[in-house]
Amino acid sequence: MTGYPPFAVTVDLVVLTVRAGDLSVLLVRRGIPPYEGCWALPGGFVGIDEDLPDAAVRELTEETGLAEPAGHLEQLGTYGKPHRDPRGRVVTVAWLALLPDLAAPVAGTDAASADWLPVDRLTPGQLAFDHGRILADGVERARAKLEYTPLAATFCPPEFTVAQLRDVYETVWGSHLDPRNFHRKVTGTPGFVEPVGRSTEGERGRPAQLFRRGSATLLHPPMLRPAR
Amino acid sequence: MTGYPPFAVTVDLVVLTVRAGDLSVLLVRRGIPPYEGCWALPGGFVGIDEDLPDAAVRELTEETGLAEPAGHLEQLGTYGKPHRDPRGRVVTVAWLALLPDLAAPVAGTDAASADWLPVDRLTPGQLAFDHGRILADGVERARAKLEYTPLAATFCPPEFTVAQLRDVYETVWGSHLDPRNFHRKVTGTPGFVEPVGRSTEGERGRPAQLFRRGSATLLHPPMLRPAR
DNA sequence: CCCCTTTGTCGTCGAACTGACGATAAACGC
DNA sequence: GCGTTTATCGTCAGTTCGACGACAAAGGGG
Repeated sequence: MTGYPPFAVTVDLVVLTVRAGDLSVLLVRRGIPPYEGCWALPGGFVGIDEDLPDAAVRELTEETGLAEPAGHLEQLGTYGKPHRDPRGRVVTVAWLALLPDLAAPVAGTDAASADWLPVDRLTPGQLAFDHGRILADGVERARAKLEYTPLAATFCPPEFTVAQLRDVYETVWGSHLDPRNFHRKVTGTPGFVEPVGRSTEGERGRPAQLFRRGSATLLHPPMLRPAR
Repeated sequence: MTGYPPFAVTVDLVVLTVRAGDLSVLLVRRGIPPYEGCWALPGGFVGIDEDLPDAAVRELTEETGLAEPAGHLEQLGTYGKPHRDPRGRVVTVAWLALLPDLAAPVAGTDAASADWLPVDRLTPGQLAFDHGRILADGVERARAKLEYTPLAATFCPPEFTVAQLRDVYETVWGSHLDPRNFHRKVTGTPGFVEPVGRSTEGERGRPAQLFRRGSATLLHPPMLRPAR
């Protein structure tokens, strides 16, 4: 082993949620150099005896104060350009997390503040390191995954209406979907959602049926984004 | 930087091709411990000043004796379970490569032999380290990508017939496709393939039109695998 | 209490695509 | 010429999709 180049390995998290009509990402403001004062993805070093998924879960719970079970977490990709971090050779394994909004008291742990920022209002290069590219890759992955998986429901609370789910799609994709066709598609795709049996009360308009996530892991056929 | 746990970082390659009716993977027989004598994915350590994609390309050319331009290379995922390598803490970034068969004189560089093995005839656990899982992930990724990208053509020579392309699909997916519907689909999807203008000669049966890869990067609509 | 607004849900229609399969075209060997 | 082989074109019914009409079920204001 000795004699081989030593690397530092980190995990970085692209944590996405839908809130207030925006697809938003959890960012922390760096309290120390490099990039002091800049926004960055939450993350940290991997322990020498720690598995990569464990490190991602640990950072996620540390940064959001949430237990895992809610939401979705998957590996996004690994970034390791030689001088991406001025402190030395750091390779980072990026993860994508999708969470419902109910989340996120966002405790600033190590003297750094954290907040949700709408992804559309971030300019490339505004983030520390190569986090702008990582974020862009994560957002694109999320947009694509809504097409062929039921993951949109992970942005919703445990029980939700078809309209709430549609709102997730419209917010993430930034396009308008026909409510009637969307309703047909969602309720007609086996395993996408399951009816709870109850309805909303006290909202505007006609009460809506409540649903829970279904058991399907893939959407057949997929829900395609409207033509550009 | 100092004070953070030191890791070794490697790249490992899942190099796939279609030959003799089998989806096959390029494997090397290890000449040194650990797992001496076992089959393993080709790969090696990343240089301290080397970018990750560069390391993958370097290993690919070293291992196949081919220049890059032919074929497709993409990052597959990163594997870093604490004791996946008995020599120490090694994190590996796995890459997926798809190549035409015309390739691969397969020079055994460092006292290790290399060969193409059909992926179906490998039992899980037969490979060194966690390479069985990495290979399984790579094969599944390749199978999925044939659905919604024109990447099947990277398994073919620069000019190919519709039947050759269909053979790739049938071999990778292990299922039978209707020649007439396949022909309609391939020639009817914009950007999938482009006619060269010439035809095959001297083969059995009616000569077939020759095609080249099209400019499309995504298939709309996708070519779906037959229902299981 | 009736109308109007809001929102959810069901139906209808034509276009596009798919799967199954018949039919024809163009080469070869005998 | 004739059968064999493979490529390519057509047909037809079933499924799905986008656009949109219609109705259902709540609340609010007069």
